[in-house]
Amino acid sequence: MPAPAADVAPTRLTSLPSWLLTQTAAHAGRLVTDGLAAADARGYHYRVLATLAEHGPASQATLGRRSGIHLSDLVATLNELAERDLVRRSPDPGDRRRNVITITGTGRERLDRLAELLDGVQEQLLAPLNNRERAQLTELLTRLLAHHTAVSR
Amino acid sequence: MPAPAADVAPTRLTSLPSWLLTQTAAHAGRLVTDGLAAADARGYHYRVLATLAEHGPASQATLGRRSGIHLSDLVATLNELAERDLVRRSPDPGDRRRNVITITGTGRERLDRLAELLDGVQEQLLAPLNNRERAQLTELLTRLLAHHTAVSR
DNA sequence: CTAATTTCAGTCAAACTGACATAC
DNA sequence: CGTATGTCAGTTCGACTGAAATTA
Repeated sequence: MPAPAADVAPTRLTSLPSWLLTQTAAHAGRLVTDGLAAADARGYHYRVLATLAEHGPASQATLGRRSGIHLSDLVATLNELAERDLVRRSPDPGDRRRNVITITGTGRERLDRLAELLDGVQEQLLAPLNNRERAQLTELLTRLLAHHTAVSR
Repeated sequence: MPAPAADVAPTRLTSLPSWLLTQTAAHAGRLVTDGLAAADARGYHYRVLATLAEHGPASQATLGRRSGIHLSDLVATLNELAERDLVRRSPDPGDRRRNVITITGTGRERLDRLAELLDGVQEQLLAPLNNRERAQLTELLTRLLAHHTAVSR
């Protein structure tokens, strides 16, 4: 006989992969946001810094495309990062419409610090899964994501 | 030799399970929201209707706990549903603080219609996975979700 | 007095839209 | 000319906070 079922979501929800996905993502997002907030950062900061570190300096437009951040949001994000001396915004000599965004030394240190922090978050997030299961989940999600980013373009 | 790598997110992001999760969830959410919007509904509507159908009539407080919707958001949602005659809000004779929320006949029809619609969405969402993989993903996410809902309470 | 219920007003991060001036 | 770029203002959805009024 099943337990009295306290206040639990109905099966019409819990059986929907889309629901499982958005709910776990909500938890994940909370963990990430809280972790980053404790270091006075937010998701967009890490995304921009990581993108700059990996792909090198870029205009705001290509930076936005690479990081998946809307240009309009990117403006505010870069303002915040530039304030903290984590990125530099310099005019492109070759094309005066463009700014060239570069990560600074402090920016790289910051990125490493945030990366460590996020490693801890992943550990919390995946706590109930063993290594094989973690790899499995990662693989499945990677394929889903690849499919949908490809389709919606 | 790898492809020229158009505008693709950096590995420092794509290797994070939290990122895979939130990004796929964003796609899933878009599919769900768009699908429901085409039927003049949104996520909260389905969640409330499904909860009422499965657990029966309830006060707003317990309904909120069961559906995972904040009480403050629930107020607006119930207004929308009552307007469309999908739920009824009646005062609880036993406790005058409470409203008893009941799903109507039209509400049940509506729920079935939306459930069909969401089935189609799941199909789109999971298109790249075979049945075994779908079951695997569902199982892993279910365990993650159970763990985190248990922890945060 | 304390606790639970409903309601209202507002915040927040992320994702997105539309408009505009500037430069290519 | 049409197109790309950066900026600004505003919107949407889900999740959440805080406070107030009512009643147990």
